[in-house]
Amino acid sequence: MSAGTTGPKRDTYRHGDLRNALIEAGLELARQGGPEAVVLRATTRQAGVVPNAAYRHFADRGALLHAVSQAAMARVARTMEAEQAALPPAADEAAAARARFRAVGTGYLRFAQEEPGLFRAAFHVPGDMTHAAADTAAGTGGKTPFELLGAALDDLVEAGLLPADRRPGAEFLAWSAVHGLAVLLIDGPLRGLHPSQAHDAGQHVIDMIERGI
Amino acid sequence: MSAGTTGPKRDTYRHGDLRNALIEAGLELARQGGPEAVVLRATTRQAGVVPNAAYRHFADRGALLHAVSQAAMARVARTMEAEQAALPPAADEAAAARARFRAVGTGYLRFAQEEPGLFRAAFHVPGDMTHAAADTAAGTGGKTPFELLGAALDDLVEAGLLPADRRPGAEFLAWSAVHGLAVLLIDGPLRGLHPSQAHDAGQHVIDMIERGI
DNA sequence: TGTACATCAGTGAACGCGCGTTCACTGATGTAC
DNA sequence: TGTACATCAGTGAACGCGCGTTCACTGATGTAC
Repeated sequence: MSAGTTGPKRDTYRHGDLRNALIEAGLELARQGGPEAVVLRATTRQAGVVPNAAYRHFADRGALLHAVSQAAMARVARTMEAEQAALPPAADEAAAARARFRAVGTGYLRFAQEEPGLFRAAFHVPGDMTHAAADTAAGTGGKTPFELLGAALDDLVEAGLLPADRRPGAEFLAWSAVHGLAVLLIDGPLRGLHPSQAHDAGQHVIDMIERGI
Repeated sequence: MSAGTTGPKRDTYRHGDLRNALIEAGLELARQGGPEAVVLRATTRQAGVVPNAAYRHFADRGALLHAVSQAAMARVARTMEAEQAALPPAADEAAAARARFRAVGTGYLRFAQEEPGLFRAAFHVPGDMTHAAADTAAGTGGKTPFELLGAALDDLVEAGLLPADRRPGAEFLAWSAVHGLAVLLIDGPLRGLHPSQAHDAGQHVIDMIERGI
């Protein structure tokens, strides 16, 4: 083996799980440099494999990036679920529904702030329709962020906190506000805000959503 | 002159206004392919000039892209102002203030929808701080979108439609919601929505802002 | 349990491409006299 | 008004780079008998 190679070594000839290793490597690159850093050669390099090895598992660079994007989206969803799971017990079902709804937004914003590169990768959409956004659930069978939001809104209706006639389209109102703040925090004028200030801004946006939805 | 060159011809040796021509060419490329299409060689090609000619006017590719980004931002602002200027006369000053506020959001969303490439270019921020977002007014001395939003909110307070204690930070609430919808419309799940549906979605988001701000 | 063999994951080398940037240059323009 | 000259905007050629993708290959693995 030549000197100067980066990435992990292998003692077996075969990798064993290169597909997942490439996705993992892509996630690491995206974490540091966003979706445009998920470049085929760098990804294979990071996985300790020769560039064209990727073609055993992905049709082309776009397919790799797409898989990385889906994996990143799954992490967004997992963070949102973790935020909900960490909620203290609520006084009643209405309070619980409300807290779960807020946790959806808070988890989303927390992920955007903590992992801006992955967040951008998750929402990366290629210019053409060749690899358009998948309708498939993000990652290993879990719910998508969108589904989590929808469920939280349904709970709000069931708890009597949201009039049923306001339910249709409500996910786009909530999503717009929270996603917009996320973008503003990541590379807009709110970039570099102190995490606690960013958290406050997030709570204010969620307040606005609750009031205005 | 060799055959096969693209871009306009010149009969003078000197261009005369290459700096602006390059920005214009960059805007055209951004219109079609977003900020990543504003590549130095393509931009000079489009302007009918040799690649390194750009270095008489811009330090490097980043400086060119930055200038294009500012020009695109100025167009966002101009669209917002046009939306306000096209407003029918209002019954009273309060109604006028409210209409101007809504026009801020509507113009912003209209631009995002009609010129997604330019919209993305306007908000493009390079990964590092080398060419961090300028504080300078976008374009030829006009107001920035942010300033237009701030003025509209001030008018709302003055007209008694927004409690003064809700004014601080309100631009970030409004901006988050509208910007989020813009992004969702451009390359999120709302991509390809019919313009009239997109308009409706925009009005609903602005409704939410008015209620929730 | 042992052997022959097909499979196919990863290798090694190479390609053509467009990119950003550098250098020494040239010749039109505008100013000084 | 005419001439000499300095300026500097745009030219022409070249560089090294990392990229995506292709090809023919090799050899470890797992299956059939």
